[in-house]
Amino acid sequence: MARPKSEDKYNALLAATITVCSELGLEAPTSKIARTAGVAEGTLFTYFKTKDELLNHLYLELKKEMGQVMLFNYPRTLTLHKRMYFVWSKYINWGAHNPDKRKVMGQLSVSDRITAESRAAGRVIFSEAAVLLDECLKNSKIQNSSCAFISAMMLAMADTTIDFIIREPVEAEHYCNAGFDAFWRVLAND
Amino acid sequence: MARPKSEDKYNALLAATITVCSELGLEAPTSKIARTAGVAEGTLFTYFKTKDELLNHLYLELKKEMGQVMLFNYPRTLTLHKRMYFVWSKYINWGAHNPDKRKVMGQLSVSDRITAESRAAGRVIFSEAAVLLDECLKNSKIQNSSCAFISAMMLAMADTTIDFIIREPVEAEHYCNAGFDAFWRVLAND
Amino acid sequence: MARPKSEDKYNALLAATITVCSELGLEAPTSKIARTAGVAEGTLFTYFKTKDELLNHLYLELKKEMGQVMLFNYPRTLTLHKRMYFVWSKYINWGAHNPDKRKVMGQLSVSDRITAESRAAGRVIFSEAAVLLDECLKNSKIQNSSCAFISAMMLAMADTTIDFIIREPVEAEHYCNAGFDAFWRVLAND
Amino acid sequence: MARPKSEDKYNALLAATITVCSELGLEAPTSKIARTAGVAEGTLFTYFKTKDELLNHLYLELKKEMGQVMLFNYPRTLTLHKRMYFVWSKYINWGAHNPDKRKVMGQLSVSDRITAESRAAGRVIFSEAAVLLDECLKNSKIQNSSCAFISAMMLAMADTTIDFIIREPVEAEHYCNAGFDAFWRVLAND
DNA sequence: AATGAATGAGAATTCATTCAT
DNA sequence: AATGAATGAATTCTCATTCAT
Repeated sequence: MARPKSEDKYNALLAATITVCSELGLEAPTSKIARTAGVAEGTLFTYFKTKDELLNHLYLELKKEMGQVMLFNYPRTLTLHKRMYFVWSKYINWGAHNPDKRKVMGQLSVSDRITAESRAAGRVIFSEAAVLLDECLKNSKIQNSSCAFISAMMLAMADTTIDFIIREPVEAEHYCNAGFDAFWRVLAND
Repeated sequence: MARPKSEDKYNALLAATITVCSELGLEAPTSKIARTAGVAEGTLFTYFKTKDELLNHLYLELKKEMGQVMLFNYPRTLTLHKRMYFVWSKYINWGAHNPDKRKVMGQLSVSDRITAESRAAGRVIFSEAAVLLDECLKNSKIQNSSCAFISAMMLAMADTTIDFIIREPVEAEHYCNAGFDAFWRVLAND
Repeated sequence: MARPKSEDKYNALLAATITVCSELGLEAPTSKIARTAGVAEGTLFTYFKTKDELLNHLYLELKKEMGQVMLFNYPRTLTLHKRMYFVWSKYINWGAHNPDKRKVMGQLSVSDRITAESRAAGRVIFSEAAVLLDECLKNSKIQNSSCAFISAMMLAMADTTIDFIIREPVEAEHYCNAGFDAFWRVLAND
Repeated sequence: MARPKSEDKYNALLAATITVCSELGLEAPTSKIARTAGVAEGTLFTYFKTKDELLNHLYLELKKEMGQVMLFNYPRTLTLHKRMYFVWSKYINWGAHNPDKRKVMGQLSVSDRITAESRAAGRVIFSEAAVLLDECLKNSKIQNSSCAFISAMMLAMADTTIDFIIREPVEAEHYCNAGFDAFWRVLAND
């Protein structure tokens, strides 16, 4: 191989996309992304055939990162409540500390540029977490709604929580707990 | 000259924006919007100075419509639970039956083209509903969290509910109720 | 109509394409063509959707021009020999006096950018001349080969003749006659 | 370093250029040519300094091949008519059986990328054949036109003939003979 | 006011060529 | 010598906006 494709550049391009798109939206020019990544305009296209491919890769990378954050060091042996809180707080923290990634993720999620395949793959990445939640719920008395619905609710509530934390960072802990309590009440019907 | 001459054309342009942008995203060309509205390319710019102005107006119109839907015929005298369910179901129904508007609204909400002023104005429009919610909550034992936080949770949960209804329309009623029950549990602490 | 599309600009663009492409080949940039035509870069694309469309239109315009030149004032009543010479000399003269058009036509003829439709249409334009030739031949003793073959031979011989005239303009008349004599011998078997 | 190291690669590159350019025209990317030749993108440029050099070399190689085909086994002792027919049929056959080479040659011939030097060299290559023709003509009563003119006519007529053969391969022999008869009539004035 | 042609500043790519490996 | 990643100028085409009619 002449010069192997550099992992560094690949990552720099994804990072630059986050930086630039969080400021300018997904329509940010590829030229600016390349410049931010410190590579030539054309180089972007040796790593990603098209801008859409770049965006779809970024979508999956972010999904993966989020999945890993939520599952890393997951305390399998604790109570349902504690395990749930673990996942919740990891997600909240990631979102609160990575506002750029979160913003871009929000735009990618509603964009037409993300293909059905990418969305499916993204769901697969999260299915681990979903399975986890599934098990939690199966082993509990909770069974009022579909699992997917509960998962989606959890994400929506967590996102709302993050929004408030970003707006009022000093209240981070308060919102994190209040949000989780609310979610727990959603689960815990009797 | 917010609305020169023809109210019809103003509305046709907003409607066309919804149609076109729900399909092509916010980057849909103004020429296509104008054509869909049945006016000339240049005419769009006598109604809206720029494309961003068009988008911001649309944002506010949609916010207003949603607010009106939720508050129209609001049953002031019923129980808190019933009043809440009223608002909830109105919102759910609007979203489920106006997927285009909802899709565009989702993109506008995360877009950089919507100014801080528009967002503030949007909140004002909803503040009516918020006030309502506020009163509800004040007069109840519920006081664990800020009112804005609860409102936001409600919207997030409602949006999630609508997503599921759009995917499985036959289960509309089930999801509408299950979602509301979940939200009610969020409110009803102790 | 706001501003009608200008015939002048349309023609200026075709003329500019001839000028620029005769110098730079068909890959000449549209920006240079537009500049030469005295219009903005974008304007080219209001007259021709794509560069290929421009090229195909040019192809047909040139075919048409050539056809008209060859048939204008055609002397129906003269002898076969004289009518043939008329057509021949018109074609020769057009080519010798329009080297740019001829050069571009040569490139268009072998280019993949000219569609099958354009080629067919081009043939239709010439079919008038072909019909003419056809009649000539039918009414004569000549019948050794297909008419299309004879026509093609005539064009090829004429093109060769033009090449020599362009290289040695003072010998124009000589080559024109020598070429025609040669062609006449092709026709007049036995 | 016209041909560094591997004659194979040099030839593979020329062959690939024929294949690729017959399909995509002379603007075919060098990367595709290299890939088709089975070498790396950069390697092309160790064999040819620039793309234009590659194209000019190809032009000359094809000219040479055509010249060789026409002169190989040339029957010096036969009659003028038979020798002429020999050359004619060789050329016709080469063209009819090498449509890709012929197509590319057609594009090279009208391209600005072929330098005056290459064209001159091409003529030199053919001058052998021309000399031959010259001798033929000198020794005959034929002298009405310049020899170059006759040669050019012959080529033009042969090319036209090949066109028809490619379109109607079953009529190959018919066209080959009809074309030659026509050419012979061009020569044989009395 | 309405029209739609005209504008020209970008936009995403492409590609011949260079150069590190 | 061979490789293929890196480069950045150049290209076609788009599109918000202006402006003559």
